[in-house]
Amino acid sequence: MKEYDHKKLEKKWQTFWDKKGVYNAKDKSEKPKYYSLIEFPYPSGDGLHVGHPRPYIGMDIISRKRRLEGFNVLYPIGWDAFGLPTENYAIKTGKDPRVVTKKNSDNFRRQIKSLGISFDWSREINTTDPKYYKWTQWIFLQFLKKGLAYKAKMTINWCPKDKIGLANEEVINGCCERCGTAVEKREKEQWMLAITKYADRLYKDLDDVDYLPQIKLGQRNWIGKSEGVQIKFPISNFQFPIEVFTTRPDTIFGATYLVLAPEHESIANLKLQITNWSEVEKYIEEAKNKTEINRIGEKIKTGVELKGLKAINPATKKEISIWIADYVLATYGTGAIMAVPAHDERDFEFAKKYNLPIKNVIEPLFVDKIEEGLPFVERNAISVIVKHWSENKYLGLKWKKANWGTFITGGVEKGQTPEEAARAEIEEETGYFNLKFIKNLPSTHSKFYHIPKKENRFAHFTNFYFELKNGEQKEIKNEEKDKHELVWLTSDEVEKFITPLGQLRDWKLLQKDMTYSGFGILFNSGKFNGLDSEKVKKEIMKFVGGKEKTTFKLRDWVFSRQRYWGEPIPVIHCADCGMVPVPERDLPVELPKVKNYQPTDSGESPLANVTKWVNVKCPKCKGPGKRETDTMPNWAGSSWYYLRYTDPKNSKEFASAKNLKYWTPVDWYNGGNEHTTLHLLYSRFWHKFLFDQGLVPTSEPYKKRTSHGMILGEGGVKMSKSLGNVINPDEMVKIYGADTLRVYEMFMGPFDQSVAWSTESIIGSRRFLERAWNLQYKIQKNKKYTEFEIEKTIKKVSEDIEGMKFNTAISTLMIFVNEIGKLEFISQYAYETFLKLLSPFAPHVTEELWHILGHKSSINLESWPVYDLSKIKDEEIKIAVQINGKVRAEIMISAQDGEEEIKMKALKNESVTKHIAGGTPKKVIYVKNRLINIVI
RNA sequence: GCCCGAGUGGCGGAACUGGUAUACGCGCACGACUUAAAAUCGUGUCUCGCAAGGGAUGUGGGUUCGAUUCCCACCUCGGGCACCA
Repeated sequence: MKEYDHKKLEKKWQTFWDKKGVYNAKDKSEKPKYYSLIEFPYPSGDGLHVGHPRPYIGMDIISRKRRLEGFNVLYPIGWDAFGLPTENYAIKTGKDPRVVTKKNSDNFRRQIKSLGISFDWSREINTTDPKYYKWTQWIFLQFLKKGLAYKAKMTINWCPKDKIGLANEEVINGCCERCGTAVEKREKEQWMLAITKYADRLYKDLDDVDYLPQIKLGQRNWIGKSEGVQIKFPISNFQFPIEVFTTRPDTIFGATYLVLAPEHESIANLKLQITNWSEVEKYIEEAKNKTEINRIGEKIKTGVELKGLKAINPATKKEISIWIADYVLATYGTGAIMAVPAHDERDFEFAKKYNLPIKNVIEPLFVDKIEEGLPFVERNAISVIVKHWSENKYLGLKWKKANWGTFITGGVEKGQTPEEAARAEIEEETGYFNLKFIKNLPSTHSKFYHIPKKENRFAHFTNFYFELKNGEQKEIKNEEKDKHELVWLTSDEVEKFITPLGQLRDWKLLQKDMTYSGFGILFNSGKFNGLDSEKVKKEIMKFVGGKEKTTFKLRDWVFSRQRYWGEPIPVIHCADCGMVPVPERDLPVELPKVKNYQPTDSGESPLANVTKWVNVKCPKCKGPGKRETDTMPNWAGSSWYYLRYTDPKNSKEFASAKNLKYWTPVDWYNGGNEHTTLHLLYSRFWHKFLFDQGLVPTSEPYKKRTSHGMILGEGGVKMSKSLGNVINPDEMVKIYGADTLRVYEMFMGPFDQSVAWSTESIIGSRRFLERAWNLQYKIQKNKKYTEFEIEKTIKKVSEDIEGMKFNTAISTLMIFVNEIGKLEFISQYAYETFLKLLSPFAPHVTEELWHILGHKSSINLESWPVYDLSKIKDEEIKIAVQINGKVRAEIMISAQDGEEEIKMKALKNESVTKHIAGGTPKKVIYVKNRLINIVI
């Protein structure tokens, strides 16, 4: 018996595949194409850890299956090599980033190749290769031409440690994403890309792609589409109104003041009218200097009134005050809001602090259980929370005819005020009468089914809070006693006891201040009183002359970095001609070599010091010009790399139209969750832009997108160098082999979830492969022993791979090996089929076994097994017999048996009769081929 | 605070669309082989109980003949967003 020597055979087949180019995609083929893609790695100096290959193996399995299914597969790889770690390393050591990148990517390549992943290495790309970034620069020039790349002076997020401007996406909790330093604000000229021009399409077109739901959701949240209304508020002694953005025009009758962002442009124009200008100016100045983290970190809202000015609420026509406060963002909506403190938590908080009027205009509507079909009886009602005279307890009514718990409640009779009704009800229902009115709680509406009265109610509740002065009590009528029982509830008990949602809310309101921010029934709202606020939103908008407006959270993309290791922005500044794009024939603008990689303190790129490179002739007038010294962000090269793979060596175009037409869009793109909002959105944006220029054939780059979970260190913490828990795949490959590592990484847990690494458990995957290896000695030619098992296996493995349920696919293969291993002999057909199914997971050992069986060509050139459903049908099926939902017996039925026959069989079963003894079966439920449930 | 996702043996995790909970693997225990050990193979392994039987899928309710799966409330963990009007 030959031993399974992974070292020898893995090396052997890797060389074989390489030489024959079995994984190289053909640009022309009879076969249908399939483009599978993973996110190309950043080649760091630390090398690969076991987490890196997880997505590569996953998509490798998909790609290998596709090849066997007859597709011409493109599964490429390259290096996303521009970026800060290499640059920081260069700053520290003085080493040329080109040299470092070369060394790191060589190491990555060696490591990835040792795993036997079926990448088409002939198409390897590198974003830092001038032949590549020539086209990154070229695409930038197209943006520039169309006015979508522009320079703007703006407040940027500045990381003082990295000395770099950050995009909003790179600021986490007001800190630099990379180093965690608090981000400052700086005014700087920056290159911008107008991604907001594409916001609507980036949002809408998500409907047409097959992304995992949470990925779509992530993108949608990030784009932050919000459909609202812009409304003009006239200013009392000024000719121009102030416009606000709101999604809740229905609350406008409750708008009791306006708030502008400190940066709002109208403020300067209103300077003469503002009587407390110095105070206002001071506030604006302070707001400007606050760092992002301070602004977020401050829980307490601050603001200043613009005295001497009043706005007119266009709904109530009343004068309201105007404030500036930094809780309003200048960059969102119109930079101004109408504040509705009664129905917005932030406004509520602000109003309380500055004693501004709070006006309720919406009464919430609570819908409890109702009886379908019955009409609603309208009622005026009261609900009262009554506190004990000495203890911290509250009165509750436990209803006898219904499973209800309520506070004191009842109807308001004609001629009664709600308070009179409340007092009367308390006395009637509880006998207590020494009451002290404390306060009203906001009124509510409720829809509910009144069980004792058997009718649907639509009630308007006026709500009270009373305290008892003492325990004096009158006799309660029997009639009331029959209805409900009186209980004293502690604070903790109240929440469990009270049934109606509206009363629960009263209770919560009593505990703490709350605003109601949902829709409901309008009041205090003129002619709209009594109407459903959601339904009349539009009418109210028209009433105040507002217009519909869609806003987005997404902002334009800050596209320049003041760093060395990135693509130079191909622009020349000329004193006479202004900003001149570098002519396309002069591309690429190559990065010059420098002595010092340190960014300058002025915030300029180190390139600014390379005078020889900076000073050039203006391409237009041939006069003296200066190169732009900003470089592009790391995201640039990765925004279009998947297009380059289709034609990686083309020196005339970024990719030929022919190849793009053949290969794009990407059929399946798998990547990390962390790129849902950045890379994925950016590349969709670039792709749509290129599509609009007629440069790519589709409007979306990726048909399907899935994501994988991280591999964590043992114990479930993040794998990192500083924690010392990094597992190097080299070591695993050496000890167990690439196939074992591959199988284990896929078997560990669900592909889309994070799992903790366990070196202890990897042995199980090795044992499985060894058992599979040993099966070769059980083959008997031309005999069919095991067809039934293999058919089931084909079905399950095929389906599981498509759903990326690799863990259960492997478990199915394990079950097959365990089952078949018990037999004396196995058929060659079954074994070969099994090898094909296993080959995407463990390509080396299966290739070896394939050849041992006498085949001369690669298993990669075979075809994926197809299962025959007719063979799967069992003749005899075991089903469970339950009695009252508990399994009591198992019976064998045959496929032809009718339902009645099966039921009879079950009822006759010995163990069943024993359990039925004494009772009579009321009902027998049969679930086809699964179980029978007998109800007694 | 808001929005997602998840809670199942000692551990990683299975369970299709509401239908026999704990597949598969690790670990552990025992046995076989061995002078011995490792490796391998076999058996067992949620829990209480001698058994009959009972109880378990974060907690508490609900719907159902039947719930890990659906509904409501809550707790814990992970991730995303974070004054977006």
